[in-house]
Amino acid sequence: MKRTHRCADLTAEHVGKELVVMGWAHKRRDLGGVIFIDLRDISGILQVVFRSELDSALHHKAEQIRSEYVLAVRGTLVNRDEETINPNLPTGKWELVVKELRILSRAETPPILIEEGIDTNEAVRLKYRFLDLRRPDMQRNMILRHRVAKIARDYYDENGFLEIETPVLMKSTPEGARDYLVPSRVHTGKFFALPQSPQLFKQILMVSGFDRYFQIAKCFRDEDLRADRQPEFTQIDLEMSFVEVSDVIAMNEGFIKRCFDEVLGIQLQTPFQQLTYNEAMERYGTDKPDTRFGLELVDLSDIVKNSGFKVFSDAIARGGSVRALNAKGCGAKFARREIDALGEFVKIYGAKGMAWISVEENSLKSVITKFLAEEETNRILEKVGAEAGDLICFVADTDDIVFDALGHLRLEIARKLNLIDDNKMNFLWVTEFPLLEYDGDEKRWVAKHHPFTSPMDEDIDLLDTDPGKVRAKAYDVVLNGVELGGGSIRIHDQELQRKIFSRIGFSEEEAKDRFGFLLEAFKYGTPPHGGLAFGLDRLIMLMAKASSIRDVIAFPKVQNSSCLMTGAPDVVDVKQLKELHIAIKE
RNA sequence: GGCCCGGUAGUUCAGCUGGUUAGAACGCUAGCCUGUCACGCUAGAGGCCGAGGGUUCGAGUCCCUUCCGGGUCGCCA
Repeated sequence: MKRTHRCADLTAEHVGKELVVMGWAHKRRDLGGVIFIDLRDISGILQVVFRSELDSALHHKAEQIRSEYVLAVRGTLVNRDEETINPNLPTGKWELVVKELRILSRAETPPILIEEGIDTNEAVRLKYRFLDLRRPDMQRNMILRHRVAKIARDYYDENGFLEIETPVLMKSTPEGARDYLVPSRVHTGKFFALPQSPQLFKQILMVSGFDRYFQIAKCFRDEDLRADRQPEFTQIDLEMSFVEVSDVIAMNEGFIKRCFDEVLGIQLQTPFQQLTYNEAMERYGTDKPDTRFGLELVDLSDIVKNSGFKVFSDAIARGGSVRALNAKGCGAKFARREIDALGEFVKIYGAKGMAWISVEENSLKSVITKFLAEEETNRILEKVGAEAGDLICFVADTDDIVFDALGHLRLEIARKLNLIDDNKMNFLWVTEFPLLEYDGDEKRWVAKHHPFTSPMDEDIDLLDTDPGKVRAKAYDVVLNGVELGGGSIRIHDQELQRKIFSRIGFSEEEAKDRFGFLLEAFKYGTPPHGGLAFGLDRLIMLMAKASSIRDVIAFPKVQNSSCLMTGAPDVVDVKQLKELHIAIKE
């Protein structure tokens, strides 16, 4: 028997025809003289029927069928009687009256239900991933992922990009995430690193004259996992020559727009909103703001800098700030216990606590108002737009902590109040990131993005006088509070590159040792260039409305970076270790 | 590395202040059933209560340790 159709790839025109379909026995309904099997393949489900009155031998054979048996059936597609049509099934108007059945494979009872939206523990699903991936929602996610990858290839190809592969075995580079290392058999004591991204190679490709490069690239970072972070993940990586920030942004908005249009039927408005880094921090306390709701931060430092309330004035005297957000209606809504829980919540982010004022009809409930001058209180209430029923939440500390604490508190309150509209798709670009940030542990400036990121022309002079103020030609694209991708215009001037290296404490020798090949390449005529990389997994996660990146990766790893299906990583043969000149220290 | 949540039939869960033989639903098995599609009815099988130690006359329940899964802080140029 040869398959002629997929189970659900049928139309009214197939009625009356003889066809052969193959798939898994999804559900069996044995009524005695008649047996219905829902046959499932990647396309969907088709009901097939065995009736003893038509062929008792065949009916008898069908009695053996159990869940997840793989079947081949030949039969005639017929219209169902009006009253037996199943409106819940795309193929519900028809059924296949079987003439021939082959059991291609028997199956043990599966440990998980092969159904949409099961609530089975994820560990069980991952151990039996081959069964989990049979479920329609997982198959939809994989199909969605394929379609986005296909659009990426089409879109960038149409815009003159070339897909070029870069090595997976490469040189370890300092800074950034921890590398995955691969020992060299040939070179005793030496190691390859798996790429954290193809960054250096794509810049070299620009030097080589490949104008526009793109790649769907596997990247590796040996860091702890999160719901949206895996040790190996996929980037849509690209680089362009002879461009400025606005060119890169426009090109990639085009890609996103096309994905949402073709895959989800959602028309996005372009250009996307743009926020500078500073504005994003001031208003939302984060460089990846979720703008689906308001609840913006308010800076109260000016009002309370000379306040008698030392918690506030001291924070400002030490160079920090006092900021607040107005949780509309929460004063009336939240019990004291819930407010205290918010105070505990901000401590996660390093805040020492959360001051608050609950605004009542004709009074204020708070433990801090007695330390504030009446005029200060009034100006605060006015600035945050307080009305009866509101809860004003304050954090006073260094800017870093205030932003972090209030930025997360803003999300927490939005979740509690159900302020987030799941149907919104709020894209935005965050631009003008700081070029450098100070590393307190290492006591030096480090690159925030990477050391090849170009500073903004007008800020170059600040490199010597006020490095923290230098803005970069860097940009992130953010969707609903998730960083989807980012990139920058790179430095193509050798002098400037040298200056940046020295600014971040790289000696000439170190720079040469680590990035010598790139610096060498830059000597021979380097086009201005810049690029961007999207996190493909995160993009798919949001498009699929999945809650974890694991739901859009066929074979993901769990929190301790292992694979529950294969058992990787695992010990290896002593012989293998010996060849690699590696001894395991107990 | 820190903090929080969870681990009881194949699956999802219940199991009170410690007290007889650890339950339910779904799934599974068998029998019956000719229009079901959450098929129905009847019967049945199925448990190292994650593991180890402790307290107790007695532990699924309390304590300690440990393993596993999830979330998160640190980390993630």
